[in-house]
Amino acid sequence: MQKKCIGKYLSIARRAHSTLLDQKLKPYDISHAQIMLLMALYKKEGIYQQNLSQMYNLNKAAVGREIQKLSENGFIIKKPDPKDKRKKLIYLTKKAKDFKTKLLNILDTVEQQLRENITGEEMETFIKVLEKICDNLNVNLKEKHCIENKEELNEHNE
Amino acid sequence: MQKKCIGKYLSIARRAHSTLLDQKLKPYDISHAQIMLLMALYKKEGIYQQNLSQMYNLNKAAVGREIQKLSENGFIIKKPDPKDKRKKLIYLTKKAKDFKTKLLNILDTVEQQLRENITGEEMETFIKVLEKICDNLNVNLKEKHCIENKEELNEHNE
DNA sequence: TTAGTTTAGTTGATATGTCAACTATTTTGA
DNA sequence: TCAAAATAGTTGACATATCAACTAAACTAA
Repeated sequence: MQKKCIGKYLSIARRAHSTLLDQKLKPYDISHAQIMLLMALYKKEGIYQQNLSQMYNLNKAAVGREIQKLSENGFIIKKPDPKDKRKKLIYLTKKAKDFKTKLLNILDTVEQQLRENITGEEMETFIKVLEKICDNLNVNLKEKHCIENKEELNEHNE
Repeated sequence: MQKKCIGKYLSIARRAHSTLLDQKLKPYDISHAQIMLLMALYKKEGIYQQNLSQMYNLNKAAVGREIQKLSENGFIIKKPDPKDKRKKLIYLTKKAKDFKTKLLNILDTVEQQLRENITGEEMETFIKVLEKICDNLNVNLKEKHCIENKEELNEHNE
């Protein structure tokens, strides 16, 4: 019989991962969906929502709403781009910068738990295949010219 | 710099996979969340919602609501278990059985697209690691005695 | 120029998931 | 036996995602 469990295990792993992260993030007024965007902003501030949308292949409405929450909870500020009034530049607040160390710590903890009994080689293959799957499903992260400094953004953490 | 992209790519891959599936399932009054449960039922009918919840590590409220939709759209019927009135036995309708071939076909198509440029060996490692990750995140699918015929249920498709 | 298209972001409707609280049963144990 | 605990499922509140329709601004081309 053919094995076709990818969708199933992708769902399971993803939900388990988010839930675990949310438990650890509970004390900090932030959720797994928001730290994902925050990690991109730690790599590069002053980008647009559109950039985040393309980097994560995430609907722009979803990005807008998470950015709104990050703003309401004091992690970022949005400034209209003077060169193009449609765009909003997103910057980190002091609160977000102070939170970075704690967040990286939490991510490390989760990462360690997730990687238990998995060799470095296996994990390397896993990530490589996972990225290929993203590509194959027409995500094409690399091809989308979401920002000038493409390399920096595409190699960010989390 | 440490690579910590698992959460990110898990999210991206999972969303892309669901969206692609939903596009292909559009004509059939069913969604990716529902076919996941349906696949389990093709393997074994007459199980409880609780079984599905444990097999997929999916909240029982979520299972209940998807089962409700499957019922409303004529794919399953729920019968109270005469031996335990709390439980509801779930059975497939003719509509669901007739749909099976078409569904497997759609899943195959998506699977082929997803596996492009990925070797059999890579995919084997990928699935193995993905299952380990599920375990590590405390999913413990295998340990949960969700049903007598455990093996059959744990090896089902999708 | 200026009308039509494209782009950035927001909003509304809906789908899918979590958690907690609830009902209704069944099981357990003093 | 029968009160307390456990189990199966439902419901409500909320988080996170999609799509489509919208506003506003910028770009493009006759």
